[in-house]
Amino acid sequence: MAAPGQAATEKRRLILDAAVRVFARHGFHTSRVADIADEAGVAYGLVYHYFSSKEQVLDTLFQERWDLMLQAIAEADAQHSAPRDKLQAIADFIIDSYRYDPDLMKVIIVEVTRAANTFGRTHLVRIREAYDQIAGIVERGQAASAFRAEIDPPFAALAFYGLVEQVLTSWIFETEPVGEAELERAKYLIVELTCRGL
Amino acid sequence: MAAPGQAATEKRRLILDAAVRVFARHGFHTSRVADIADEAGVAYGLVYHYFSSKEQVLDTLFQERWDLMLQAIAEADAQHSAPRDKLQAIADFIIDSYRYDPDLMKVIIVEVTRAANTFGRTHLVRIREAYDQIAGIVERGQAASAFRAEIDPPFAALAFYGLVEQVLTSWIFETEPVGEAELERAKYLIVELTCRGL
Amino acid sequence: MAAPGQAATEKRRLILDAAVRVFARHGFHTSRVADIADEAGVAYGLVYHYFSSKEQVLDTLFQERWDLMLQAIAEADAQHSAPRDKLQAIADFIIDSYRYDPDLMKVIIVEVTRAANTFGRTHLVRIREAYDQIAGIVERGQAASAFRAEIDPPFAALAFYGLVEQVLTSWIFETEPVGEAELERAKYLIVELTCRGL
Amino acid sequence: MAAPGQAATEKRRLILDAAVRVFARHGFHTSRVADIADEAGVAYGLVYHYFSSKEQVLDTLFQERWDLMLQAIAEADAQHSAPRDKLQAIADFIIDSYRYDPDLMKVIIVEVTRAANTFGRTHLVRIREAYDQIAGIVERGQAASAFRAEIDPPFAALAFYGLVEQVLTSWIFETEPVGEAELERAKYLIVELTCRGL
DNA sequence: CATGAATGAGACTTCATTCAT
DNA sequence: TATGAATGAAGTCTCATTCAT
Repeated sequence: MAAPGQAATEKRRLILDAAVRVFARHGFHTSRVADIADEAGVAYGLVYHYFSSKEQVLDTLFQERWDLMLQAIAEADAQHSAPRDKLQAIADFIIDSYRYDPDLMKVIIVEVTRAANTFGRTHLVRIREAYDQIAGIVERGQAASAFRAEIDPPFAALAFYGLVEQVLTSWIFETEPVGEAELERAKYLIVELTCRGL
Repeated sequence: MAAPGQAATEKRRLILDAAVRVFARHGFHTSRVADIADEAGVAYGLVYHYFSSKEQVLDTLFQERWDLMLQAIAEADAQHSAPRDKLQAIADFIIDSYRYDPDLMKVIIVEVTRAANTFGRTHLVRIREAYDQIAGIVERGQAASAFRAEIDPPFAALAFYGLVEQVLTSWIFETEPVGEAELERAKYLIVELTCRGL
Repeated sequence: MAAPGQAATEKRRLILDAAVRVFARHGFHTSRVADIADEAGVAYGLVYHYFSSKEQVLDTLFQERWDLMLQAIAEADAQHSAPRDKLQAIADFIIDSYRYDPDLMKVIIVEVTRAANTFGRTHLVRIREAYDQIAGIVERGQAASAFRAEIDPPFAALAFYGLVEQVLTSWIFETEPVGEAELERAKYLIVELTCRGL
Repeated sequence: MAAPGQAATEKRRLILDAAVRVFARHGFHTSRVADIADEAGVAYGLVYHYFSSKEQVLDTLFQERWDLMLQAIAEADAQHSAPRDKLQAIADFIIDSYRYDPDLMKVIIVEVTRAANTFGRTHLVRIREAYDQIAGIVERGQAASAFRAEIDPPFAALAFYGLVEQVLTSWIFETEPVGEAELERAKYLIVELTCRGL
């Protein structure tokens, strides 16, 4: 065997990637484990070799992606740039994530909210971390007079992330792929609207 | 029984109201028809007397509520008031809807408006009607120079409704009930942030 | 429907009786719920309408039968007869139970011991009740000098019931049905050997 | 490794001993091959290197033990001692077997000698050998007037072995370990009761 | 000998829906 | 209208066994 440890990981990856496509196509509840295995080209039981349940596959997808999200937000916040630029960096990251893998973002947005309701609430904690970080950016922006003090920072975070998610949701409902121009314009409008209003 | 015809209607209502609570608690897919019947205190089969399927129960709940929503938006738009006041009226209506029946709003948001693969797709046309109407308000606001022309009206609609929904979503996952003051402050902030930005 | 309440009970009974035959044939673990449903001539799901699991079907069979057993022992003990006659009545009852429904006795003996090990220990309590009652008979027999005091009553109960069960076990392993004469001779030998030894 | 051939045998033994503990804890059907491997601290596949199936592991355990049993009975029978002493030697051997390895005896009794549909059937011939040998002891005891002729020897064998097994069974389901005194008293009572009755 | 990833048939259980009363 | 027993398809998960290394 060339790389025993890696071979194992490969199949696991295959399953996760297949799950993204299947969940994006049918939704979590309507997807069967058999569909995932078929899509991945592996045996049924292998899904259960790597994951304890169908739910855990979704959990893993969310965690992997959300870790990157939190990392990106932290990175944006670490820059010595204007608060607005930080928000822009975050918006860019999320929009680019969608550009790179729309199926994955679809699953994260569509299924995780529902899952957070039905299953455990573990994800909520992680989601809140993102909100808090964004709220922190706004708060420090207010302290530096880059933003007015009128708006509560947690509310601002809600608004900002809510807008991004709503844009993605609208694309998700679209039947045709979203064009480059639209992606770029959205990046601009999200920040422009959030910062300056209608 | 004094009013048999009415009794029938009452049971139908009982079932719908029970369904709201059950769907809110467990989510649509995880809820069983038996749960609904139990919660309503009626016999199993009666659900199928009034509704052709479990899906149709949810469809009915959504339609009832969304009709009111569209009506409220149309009413707000019909007023001879400033565009910002129209948005305020809409925000007020939705927040008050949540105040009146949080479970129902939870179900509609979690199970329908964000369910890109299932119910969201089914009711897409009706959902878009709301967006279009809001976009119309913005567009005419821009024509009247109440809003600047920079922001695309459909995008503005997305942002406005997205913010409202995000606020509700944040409440939905709260463990404690939301206080009156918070409800009122949200009404103000939603419109203030949308119109004037950070 | 002539007797609605009874119809329901009838199917339940059908399932239990079918389960006896199926468990006797294949053993509990090797029997599938589908086999029981087929044997009973009912739909698959009906088994789960009346019982929460395959295990509960076995539990029910045991409880029904063991209740009769305890009743028979109590009845035998209530007689104003010699201790040996009481033991004889008990042996007669068990042997006749086997004569009447060998499959049921097979299931009780073969599967319940194993089940008591694997699953809960609820049955053990009931089983012990029988032992205690028998021990009581022996003890009072010793007090009345019908039996010698040398043997501990609980041990005597063990021996008596163990012998009966072993006789049944040997028949269970038999491929051909046991003859009437053998059944009757066993009744005699069980008590004769227990009371007077080799 | 100093002794590779021996290491192999060691692992085989490790697996068998682990299987005893696992089967005793969960029962044969509920035990998984993975459990055995884990308990033995060896790799999953190694179980299949030494045994062709899970069943064969149990078969091996039974055969090993039963050979010793038959040998012990034969040895007891070969002595120039009174029939009662022969029975005593057999009872002693079985009780001591339990003292030495209660788990193993539990597995053999619960999973084999009482499993009329599965392993009991498979090993019936070997099991009967033990019965026959004991019956032979009784028969010759009757010929020598050590025992009365009234009781059929095969029945006597049944009674004797049934009593021993029942005593073991009662211990098997005990939650606390059995004390030395109880073990010794059981040895005496088994033979005393079998030979002289209540 | 040893490992443990990979396979896939099989069984339990659930539950939406139907239907006889 | 109202009931709840009856149906059976569908899907999750398990786990004995195989096999490549």
